[in-house]
Amino acid sequence: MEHRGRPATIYDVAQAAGVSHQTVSRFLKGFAGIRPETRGRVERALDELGYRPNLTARSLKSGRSHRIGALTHEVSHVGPSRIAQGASDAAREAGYVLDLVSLDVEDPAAIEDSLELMAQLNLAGVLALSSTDAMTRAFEATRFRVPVLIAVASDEDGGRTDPAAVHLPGLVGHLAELGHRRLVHIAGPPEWPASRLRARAYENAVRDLGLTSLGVLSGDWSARSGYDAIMALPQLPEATAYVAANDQTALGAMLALKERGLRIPDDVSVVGIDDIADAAYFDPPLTTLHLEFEAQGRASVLQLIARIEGVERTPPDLPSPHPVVRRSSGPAPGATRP
Amino acid sequence: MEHRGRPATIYDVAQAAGVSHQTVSRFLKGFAGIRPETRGRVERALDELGYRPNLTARSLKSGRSHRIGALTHEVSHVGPSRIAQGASDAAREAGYVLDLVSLDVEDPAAIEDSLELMAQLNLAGVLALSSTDAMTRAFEATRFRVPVLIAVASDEDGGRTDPAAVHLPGLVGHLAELGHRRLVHIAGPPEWPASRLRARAYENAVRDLGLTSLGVLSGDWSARSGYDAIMALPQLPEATAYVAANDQTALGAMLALKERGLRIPDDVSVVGIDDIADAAYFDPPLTTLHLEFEAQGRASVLQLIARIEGVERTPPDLPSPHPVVRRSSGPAPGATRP
DNA sequence: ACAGCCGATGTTATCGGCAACATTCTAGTT
DNA sequence: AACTAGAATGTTGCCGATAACATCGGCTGT
Repeated sequence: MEHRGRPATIYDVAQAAGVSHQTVSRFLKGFAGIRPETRGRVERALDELGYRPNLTARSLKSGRSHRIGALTHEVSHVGPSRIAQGASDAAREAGYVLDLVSLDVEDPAAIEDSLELMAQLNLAGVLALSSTDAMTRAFEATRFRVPVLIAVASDEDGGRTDPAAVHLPGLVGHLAELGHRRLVHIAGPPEWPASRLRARAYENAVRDLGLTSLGVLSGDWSARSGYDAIMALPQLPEATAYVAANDQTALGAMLALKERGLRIPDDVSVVGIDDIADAAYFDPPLTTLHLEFEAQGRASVLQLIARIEGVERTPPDLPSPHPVVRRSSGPAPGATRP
Repeated sequence: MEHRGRPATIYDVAQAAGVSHQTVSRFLKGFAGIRPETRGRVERALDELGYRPNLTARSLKSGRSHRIGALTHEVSHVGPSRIAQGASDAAREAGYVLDLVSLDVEDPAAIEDSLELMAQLNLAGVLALSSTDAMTRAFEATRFRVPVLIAVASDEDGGRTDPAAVHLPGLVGHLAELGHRRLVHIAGPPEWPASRLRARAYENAVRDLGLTSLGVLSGDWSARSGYDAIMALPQLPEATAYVAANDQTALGAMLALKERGLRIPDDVSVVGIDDIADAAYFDPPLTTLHLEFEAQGRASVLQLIARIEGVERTPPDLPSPHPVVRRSSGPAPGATRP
């Protein structure tokens, strides 16, 4: 029933149906008190003209759109991108759209631009998909007049809400059970709260389990940084297990350890966090903490939408992260209990 | 100079400056014919009230927004996500925003929803970030009234515009130089044009170089599929080199080949396509075709914006993909020329 | 000194939908 | 048959910006 020319408006429909535009508007809103005969005419005209509501006009009047601003640093990182996927799916299902605004954290002018842009978009809410300190600061400095949600953990709450941090002890516990006593952590970049939380959770777990941490190396989530962290060591520590901040760092670390003559898991165990799809095909397949990024993205959007629409709802239960044991972890060399 | 309450409009500014709203509008558009004194007053009022244009109102009137719909199947795939990153950056720099609409290709009703949603968003243009046949079909069936661009290659043009397909011969040539004569391709899913293009480019390259293809296995871009493709073979072919449709498939294939007792690259070479960041840290580091996804995303957006704004501009030159030789490829066993 | 022009600015209508208020119609009551 | 409540529908104005058209005032030419 398509027609050419500009899209049909409620006025066009009203004219075609021989009613007032308001009747059409009422029909569209599902108002009950319309006579069946009128209703039929409107319905027919609507279909005839292939009417599509103009969301722009609607949000001009209502002052609120159905768009959620998604602020992101690096969508191409695995975590953020999968969170974005989940967020986008959930948004669409709820009739919202994600406005993806990338933010170059390095350039203050660019940050300014991005936030400026967001402020003008008449968004229903704002979601931060990844989070560095610079981003959080810029974020907080801008006075958005709409609900704002940071989809990933901040360290203000001590990591209570960060799934990875909460469940990291389980992974360290797995290593302890294998007889590992001396561990090393390869952390993410210090300016990411998520990375600080993981590092802190690692240290707490080590302490609580009576193990020893031989140090925390620093990385930046990338495989390269894991590789470099190991290669930069003048000599390898006496650690029997490495806990990497994420799977990619673990990948790089494993390559470096192998190049330095160690066998995995015979001489040293390596574990990661995230359980990215590739981790099961690393050599050796990586023991890691399985996280549900998509679910996290979905949950964030749902919670944000709830807040937008004024419904205070409790955040849905997320599936619990759990260690996935593969071949990169094995009994500590010379451990009493194999 | 922020004020509380609702955002200031040009009317508020006009009142504060003691001029008409139109003068403010002219000022904002950079109209020259305004007396310096008036100009100053407007400028001051603008600043005073912290005025931000309401993009919604603007696009209601102009019938065109500064938003580009980005339709995507799986943002969490590496390729699409990096294309999205580049697209988003370029869009922001040009003052546009990317509206990310995810599309679940499996569910026709969901496709319908997504496209319906897009049609109502009053977009300036539409960009498809990834492309399966189902998506292309759905896409073409919808009559968008705005410029539409598919950011990735379709096979209609025989792959002329697909960077990977165009430069795959270089990669195959590298294998030929190493003395490989019998190759196998592990393809992507047949319903992706990109995957068909790569497969066809592989076959053409093999033929043109006088080599032999011992078959094309099928995968789905994932490491798992590369692993399974090799493991499912009753017996390994006599191939000395495998060309995977992407790096992740190569990762899985390498693990499977190693598990079946082959050494890489001594017994068999494996190459991938994409050069994802992790590829340099696979074991062995992967020889692959380096692609510039971000640049591709940027270029697509720029081209789309040019079309939106009526400027016919030639697509910018993309950096050429080139083979990156690492340790997963080596001389063919028993080759005359080492 | 006055018509004529042009530069600077103001006024009004418009985009498409929604909401408040206004009007007409229908059906039930007396 | 007149009257009225409430249902059904119509009219007007508004959201914030832009565009078309209108007006005001001063300068120029004769």
